[in-house]
Amino acid sequence: MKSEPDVFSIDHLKARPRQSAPWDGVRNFQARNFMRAMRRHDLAFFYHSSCAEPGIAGIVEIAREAYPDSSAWDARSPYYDPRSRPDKPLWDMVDVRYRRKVKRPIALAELRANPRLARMPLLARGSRLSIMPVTPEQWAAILKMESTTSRGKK
DNA sequence: GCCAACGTTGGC
DNA sequence: GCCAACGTTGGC
Repeated sequence: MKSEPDVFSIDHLKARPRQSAPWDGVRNFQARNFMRAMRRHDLAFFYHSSCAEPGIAGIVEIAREAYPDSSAWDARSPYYDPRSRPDKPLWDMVDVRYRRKVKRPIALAELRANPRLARMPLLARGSRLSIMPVTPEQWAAILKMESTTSRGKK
């Protein structure tokens, strides 16, 4: 799950009451559909995008499954979308709960260098998808990277 | 239903 | 700040 840390970072989430927050503002159908497929207690990587050091910053847990994103019908919200109405919601969000930060940030460049992750949509050319599935193999490969130094070869 | 124009994303 | 790549929109 991608977020711009200037707007909402893993530290923001950690500082929240109950360390949980709605993941609002998703305005892309593919990303929305992936959110709808999430189940309570699923884990997700929290990815920092559009920043000095893009990469994986932490791990969150899905605390509540998809429900209507009310920011879509709030005219003052930057995520306002008049096509969505309370009686006919178009966009959904999930609640995420802070689990932990990764032991060290795992930079995008490092993810790219790992052949096990070659098929991740994140790394596809020109990919802009903000929510995407991670296979168990990819999940394990990333956790392994966390425990290795970025300088060490394997 | 095509597809050009547009606005957005996001790495650099 | 630039700009490539993308998803969406809307005219036809």
